[in-house]
Amino acid sequence: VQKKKSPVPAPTERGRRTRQAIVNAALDFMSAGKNFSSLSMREITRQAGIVPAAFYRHFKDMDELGLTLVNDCGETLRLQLRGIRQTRVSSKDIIRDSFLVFKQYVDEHPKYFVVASGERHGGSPVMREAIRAEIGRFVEEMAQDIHALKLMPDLSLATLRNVCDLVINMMLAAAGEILDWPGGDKRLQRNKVESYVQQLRIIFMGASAWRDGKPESDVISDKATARLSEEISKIGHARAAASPRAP
Amino acid sequence: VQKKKSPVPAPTERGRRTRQAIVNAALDFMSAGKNFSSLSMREITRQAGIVPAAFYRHFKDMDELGLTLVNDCGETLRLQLRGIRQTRVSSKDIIRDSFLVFKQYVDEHPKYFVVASGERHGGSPVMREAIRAEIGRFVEEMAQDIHALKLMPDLSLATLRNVCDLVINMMLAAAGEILDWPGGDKRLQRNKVESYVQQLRIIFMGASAWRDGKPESDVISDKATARLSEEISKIGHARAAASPRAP
DNA sequence: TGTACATCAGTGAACGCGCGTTCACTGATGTAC
DNA sequence: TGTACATCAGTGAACGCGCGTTCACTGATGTAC
Repeated sequence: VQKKKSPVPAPTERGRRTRQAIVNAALDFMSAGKNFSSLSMREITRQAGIVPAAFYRHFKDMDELGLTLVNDCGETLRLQLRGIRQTRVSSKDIIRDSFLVFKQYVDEHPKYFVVASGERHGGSPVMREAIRAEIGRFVEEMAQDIHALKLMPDLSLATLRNVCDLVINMMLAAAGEILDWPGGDKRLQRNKVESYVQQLRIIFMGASAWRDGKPESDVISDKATARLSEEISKIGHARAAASPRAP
Repeated sequence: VQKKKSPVPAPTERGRRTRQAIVNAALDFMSAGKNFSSLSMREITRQAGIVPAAFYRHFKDMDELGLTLVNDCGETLRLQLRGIRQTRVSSKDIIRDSFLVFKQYVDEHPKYFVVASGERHGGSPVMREAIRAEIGRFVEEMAQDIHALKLMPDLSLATLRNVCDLVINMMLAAAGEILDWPGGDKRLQRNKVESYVQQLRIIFMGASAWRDGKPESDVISDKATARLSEEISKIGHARAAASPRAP
């Protein structure tokens, strides 16, 4: 298979290293808190130690670099996440331990998460779509793994996918937070970690309780609903009387 | 209360309108898919119909405009989200109806969501922190409402906050997706909506089943764990034999 | 192993452009009498 | 209600700067014999 697209994929050794230097320079800036779409090509080449014009030997433009970042990081991450799912399973507390392994991986390899968790809605439509596709692959792999291992045997694959979507969404949000904790208040961080673990537990508890095709009865009881209506009218009236500011 | 900060808050009528024109111009670009941090001050003033220098009559720099966007949109959204929570409670399917009201609101007022759902990890550290604080306020309000209405009376306030954090996180991710559906495949969109509703149901089912201080037994059964370990070792060996590429 | 040569990767100078910011200015707006 | 005046909001020209992109070039790298 031989690509013929604009900049060929750098066949020589020197070429490959420089290309990687460009990619790393971009990831470094992003790890330092910068947005990809606010990076300039000149500052990237400066950081990579090459002259601006050399950029074009490797990428048509910044968009192409952006897509490369998404694909590279995505591939690395998918492999690693799958690895995490297969670590420390001997424990009695799978959920907590999995999250801790995940956190450790985020701490050790912040680069790869910066794209997935930071640029999800930021970049160009093209980049956003690429990230969406990549996350879809994460979800599919995780669902397939859980399905194959019969961890939650009562769920259909469709439901399982949806649960995984929720989980991965939550984990990426968590990763985004974790990336912003360099040092800082350790006690507070530990509390946050426990919160995330609790969120995961709640999701998996809900998923375990789910039955596909069950009649649509509400989780929030009828009694609670009745109480709700009653309170609403009270509050509504109190509000209307107290503060008449309407939009 | 009289502020004395760099650009005074535009005391005259004309001033207020121009300031709002600047804010709207920024939101318009962001609604059209642009990242705040990739907007230039000149294109904003162009869109707002003023000369570049006039920008400084209202904002010290782009950072200050960014914070204004976060605060303005945050305040509007909190009011509206609280409103949504108090709508259509007579229904038997609160969760689904609430989500549909939410979706409708996103469709009708995309501007306000573009900041909260898009710029969460993108912008400058200052802006990111402001958004985090704003989302914290969302969470607190939602938790207080649910607590006051005794919708899930068994949960402690701390747990309730954490559930709300999960829910709001999920809803903002959903809003981000919805913003990218202009027209498009209606059937697919309906399916996505049902997926989000399912995610919400799963969260609330898990939350309902949660008992604070309960012993830490795993959701995933011991039987499943045993099967897991067994499968892992099988797959692990198969993998090692088949594809020897290690990182 | 050594040499000749084609291809590839990086150079440095140059360009036109839009950017943020400054300034003295002018006309509009709100107020005090 | 009318007029005088201070303040405020918007103007237009100018600046220096970093940007993306182009080009002909040169030295490095890999290969074919």
